[in-house]
Amino acid sequence: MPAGMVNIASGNTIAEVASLIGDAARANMLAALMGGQALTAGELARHAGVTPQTTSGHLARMTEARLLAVEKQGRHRYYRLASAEVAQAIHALMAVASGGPKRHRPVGPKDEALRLARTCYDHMAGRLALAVADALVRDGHLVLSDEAGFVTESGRGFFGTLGIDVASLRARRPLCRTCLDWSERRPHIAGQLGAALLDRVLERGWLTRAPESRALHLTRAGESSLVAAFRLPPDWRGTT
Amino acid sequence: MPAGMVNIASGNTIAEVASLIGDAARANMLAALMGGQALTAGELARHAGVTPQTTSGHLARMTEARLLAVEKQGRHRYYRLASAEVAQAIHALMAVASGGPKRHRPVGPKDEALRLARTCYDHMAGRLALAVADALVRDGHLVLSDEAGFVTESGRGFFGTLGIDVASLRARRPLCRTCLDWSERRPHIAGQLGAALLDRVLERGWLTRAPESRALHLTRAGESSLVAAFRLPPDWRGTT
DNA sequence: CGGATGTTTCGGCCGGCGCCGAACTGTCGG
DNA sequence: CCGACAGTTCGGCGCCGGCCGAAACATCCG
Repeated sequence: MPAGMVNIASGNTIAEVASLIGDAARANMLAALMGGQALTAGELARHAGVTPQTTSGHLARMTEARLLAVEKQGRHRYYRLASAEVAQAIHALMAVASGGPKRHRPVGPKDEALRLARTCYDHMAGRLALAVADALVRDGHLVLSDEAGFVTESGRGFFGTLGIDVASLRARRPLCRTCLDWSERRPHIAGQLGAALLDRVLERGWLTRAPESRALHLTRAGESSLVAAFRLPPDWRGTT
Repeated sequence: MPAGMVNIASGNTIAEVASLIGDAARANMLAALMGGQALTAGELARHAGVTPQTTSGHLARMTEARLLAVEKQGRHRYYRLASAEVAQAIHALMAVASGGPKRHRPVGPKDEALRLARTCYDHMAGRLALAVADALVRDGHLVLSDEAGFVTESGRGFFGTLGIDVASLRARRPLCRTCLDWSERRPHIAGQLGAALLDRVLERGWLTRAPESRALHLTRAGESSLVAAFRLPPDWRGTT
């Protein structure tokens, strides 16, 4: 696009979008942003392993193509994924990249925390998220298929007690998608409902975000609260 | 990857995959293959607008990266998308590329046939597919959300009469995803069930594939059969 | 077997883009 | 104000990779 022109129609082609994601440095930044938090340019530079100048160029291009959104805050610039569509595209690419019926290669124990509980864009993932999903299904609050979930009548009431008004969520995004993540090959709760759940749980301090990572830290009091609220089985950590 | 090495672990990175899709010529080939039919190298060359030599190189790379699968047949080589994951990734990229809450720009009337009925990877799309989905929901055979669908008890029986055994489909892929396509912004039936439906309908000659295009041609007898089988309303063509 | 057609391999050209060093802009602190 | 820090812009280097022409290989057909 010639200098000075503005991408008025937001008319990207599929190749332009994919080509933006198709660079190691940019892909690393996007993967880091899949944690759901907005990150500064500097943090993204470290994630990508390139200098700040280079990063700045990448971020500008991705922002112009509407892959990222930026918010100025003092001398920092916070970048985040521009939309759930972008997150989903990256997710789909991850699924292709890891190679279909991937053999579960043993990952180092250092991401044990990640396997236990982490964010995935705007919702929870990891064993905790699976345990929550399982318990909700067991108690008849949710029906899950491979790609989505339905909230039942009883679920409507249950989520209401958590302060989540299911009816008001149906607005723009899918209510309850499921999301197959890399560590466990089973679906967990994403979509609007997944985002709302993460919100509530963070709000109540049951989980806290780890700095500079997608990991979620389970507080001591949080664990018992979660077990009680969702009626998790005592052995939920081993529910692989 | 150095020459002579084999990609044993199928360990692609997200950037490698995206970078393969992120070339105009290759993206055009992939888009053509989203129609679900296997195409020859020559046909793909024409779709991409490059010479056969260039095409050959592209196809080799995409095949090695497991984006495509190839089948020799005489002096032709038929290429198809290697998996539903690949189709979904391309689909997700299309959603990002067309720019979120895209304004419905009026497309030329020449793809009126496409808007009426076409294939989308392995299932039907277009107004006909919407009418079918609507009718199935109306009759209580299916419950649709934004991302997936559930077959009801009555639906199990209904699909049985079409020769589709719902229970046997649940094998590997999602039973019934929904798929938001570009022409109408509403979900239609994809996944295993969508593929099975397209199969049956082609098998019975209600629709026929147009050569070299994703369009599906509605035969005269096929229309009345479809209307009868799915109890489509008389004005289904205008169900935008 | 020889010619036509589909596809691949090889070699070389060339443009685009990712990278960094250096220098500039903007913001916060004292 | 003036340094420190975050981020961007500019310029130039280097290389990867897409493109095609020429030629080889493969397959079908008469």
